[in-house]
This record gives sequence, C-alpha cells and structure tokens, in this order.
Amino acid sequence: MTALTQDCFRALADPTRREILSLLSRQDMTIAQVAGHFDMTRAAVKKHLTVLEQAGLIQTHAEGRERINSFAPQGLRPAVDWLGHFDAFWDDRLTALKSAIEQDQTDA
Amino acid sequence: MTALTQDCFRALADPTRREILSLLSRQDMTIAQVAGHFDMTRAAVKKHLTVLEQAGLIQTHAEGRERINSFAPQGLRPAVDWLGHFDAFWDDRLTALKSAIEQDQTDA
DNA sequence: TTGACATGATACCTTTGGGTATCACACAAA
DNA sequence: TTTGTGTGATACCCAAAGGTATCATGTCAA
Repeated sequence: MTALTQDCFRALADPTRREILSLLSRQDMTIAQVAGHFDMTRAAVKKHLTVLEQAGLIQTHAEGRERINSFAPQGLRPAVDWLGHFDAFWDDRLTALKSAIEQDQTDA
Repeated sequence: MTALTQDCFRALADPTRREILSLLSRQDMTIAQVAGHFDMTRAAVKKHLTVLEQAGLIQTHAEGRERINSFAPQGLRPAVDWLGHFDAFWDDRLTALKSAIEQDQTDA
C-alpha cells in the first residue's frame, strides 16, 4: 500500500536526485541546465528527472522546444508524513519549533 | 560531504527496512523476532539490520546469546533536516503544528 | 527547405542490492 | 561436556539501478 511512499523514498535515495531537487527548488531549469551542474551525460540526468517526475517530486511543461522542470514540493509529503510517525521520539525539533512560534507571538 | 544523509536515505529506501524501523519503534526485538514478521530468511533480515545500524537508525546490545535491536530515533535526523530545507514550500504542515501548539496554549 | 539545437528513447554495460544457502561460532541448559 | 538454539559471516545468484553511446524526433531560425 501507498506506493507513493516507496516511490518518494526511492527517488530521494540517490544523491544526484536530491541535489537536482535542491537546484530546482531555487529555480526552474531545462534538462540541459540541470545537466550542466553534473559530471554526467544529459541522458543520465534525464533518467533521474524521469524518476523524480514519476515520484511526483517535479513537474514539467514544454515551452517551445525546451522542457521546463520545476520542483513539486507536495511530492515530499509521503516522506514527511512517514517520518511524522516518529515525531514523539525526538521532541527537540518540536520543542525548538514551539519556542520559535512562542517567540513569534511575543513579538506580535 | 554528510555521508550521514546518504546512509540515512539509502537505508529508508527499502520498504522492509522502513517496516523494521516501525516495528522496533514500538518494541525492542531480537533478530529472530524481527525475522518472524517477514517472509524471508533470517540472514536477509540480518543484512537489513546491518544497513540500519550503519546508518545509525538502530542500536544493538548483546544480552546473553541474544542480540537486542532497538530503534535509534536520532538516526532519522539527517533525513528530517534535509527535508527541513524545503519547509518554506508547504506551510500547511507548519501551520497545522502551529495551530496545535496555540490550541495547547489556550488550554493551559 | 535546410541546418542547428534541445530533447526523447533505446540498447547495452557494469555495479549495487536484496535474497538464499551454508557453515562457523557463542552461550544456555541438561 | 554435550546438545540445542541464537547469531555472525561468507559465497553465490539474480534483478535492479546508474551510467554511456547512439539514434530518432521536433522546433526555431535563416
């Protein structure tokens, strides 16, 4: 069940793909632009982009003869949600966030 | 850089390993006990446990001739931290948490 | 139309990964 | 000590994954 979770984690398991996501989160890019950041062929990058797209982590749309790849943050939800099951185990993150919010309220 | 992040995501990429983590988060177990939950040999489970341990996701200690495996939540931090870089993209989770905390404060 | 460029797709190679089978070892109990 | 059980480790098998090379397609510009 939830093939989405599997696809998501599998996509995130490769360092190149995580880096691609990081790049696309800052700026939309064509395949050539993405490939320019790595020491591998455009075909290899294309494969990674395909994996990311099928996992719902990026979206693409044609623009003339170019193909724009953009980050799809909601694709990370399955991973975030799965990790959320363990929230009770590391209260520090929660605590830090709570502090930040309380601080924010004090400011307001 | 940060081999921890790579080890963590690689360990989480396998559904069996995620399930093992889920089991161990509820109860410490010997290898035999873990293996009892899966349709594979004890040796295969042992391999998964080794991957999880090297990623810092579980800890083990001998107890007689048994070996107890326990969940190490802090091992998930690299993944959580990496995902945290994208926090700005899906404010809903943050918002929900903020609401929960505010509710908590109202109660207090 | 023709040429140049950005991309898609496929075949192929090599390494990694998940799995089994098997043997060796340590410890508890009789 | 002997026996049985829980575990570690290795060799081996097969499928999947990451990569390159190569060719086909589509679009912009002259």
